Amino acid sequence: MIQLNQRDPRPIYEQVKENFKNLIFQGVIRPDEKMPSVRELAQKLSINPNTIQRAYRELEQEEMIYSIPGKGSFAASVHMIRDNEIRDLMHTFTQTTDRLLGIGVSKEELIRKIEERSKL
Amino acid sequence: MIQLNQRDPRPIYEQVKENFKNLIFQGVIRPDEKMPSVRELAQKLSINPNTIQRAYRELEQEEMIYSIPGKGSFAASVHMIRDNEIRDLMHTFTQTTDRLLGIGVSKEELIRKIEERSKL
DNA sequence: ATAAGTGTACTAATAAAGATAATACAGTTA
DNA sequence: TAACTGTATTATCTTTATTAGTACACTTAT
Repeated sequence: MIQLNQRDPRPIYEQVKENFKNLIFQGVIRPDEKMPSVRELAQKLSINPNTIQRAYRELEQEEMIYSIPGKGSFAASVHMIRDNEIRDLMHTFTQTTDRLLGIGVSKEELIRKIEERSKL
Repeated sequence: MIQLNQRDPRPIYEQVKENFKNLIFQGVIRPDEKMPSVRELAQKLSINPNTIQRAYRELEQEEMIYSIPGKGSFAASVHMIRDNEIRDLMHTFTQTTDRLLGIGVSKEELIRKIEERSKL
């Protein structure tokens, strides 16, 4: 299910994270489906359970999964994931907009840019 | 001119960078005015010239200053600095816009958000 | 009740990256 | 040509990041 690449310079927990992100986005792991337990997966990959736990913790912070102590970790719904992504993008959007407006760029110019990009 | 804070946890070159950014923004160092040489300033602050050089290199990458080998380093014009800031902000603006449009957010909603922010 | 499963928190050891220093090179100016 | 200037390269040291070890707390099924 999960595959680690020895030559990949990225830390193990990052590779684990990416693996699961792909599996969830592709629908291989369905919403609310149980993920492998930290110990089970750690043993399978011959690494420390704590490394898996870190991957899971960060995936939970990014709201890709949710964990229940004693029960397990489960994939979030794709709708939830999409909503979170939009929320984050909207946040940087407003932030960037504020700074641009503050520095003197007109709202008309920003709107023009949006019109331009939606035609691509 | 430059003041280092022993208690500041940030690296020295970061403190040097911030110091000069403030001086340039406040107009204490005028456009095209010569900055202290790497060795001169290093001696004054009792640190290695290479540390100053790193600060200058990064300031140059951010186009806050420009350096000429053999001659010295000089402050960029405030107009140039402002233009660069706008260019960078515009870049993240279009990037964020593209991703939002790609994920299904309508251009109308983005325009509405801009109208909203310009009323603050 | 208890055993075997689950996630989590804390600390320590190790690996990787970052910051600074030392030195040498190359261009400019007087 | 001597005294400046910025820059590149390498090495040392410090800090941070990553992983491992261990213990705790909760859930479920026996």
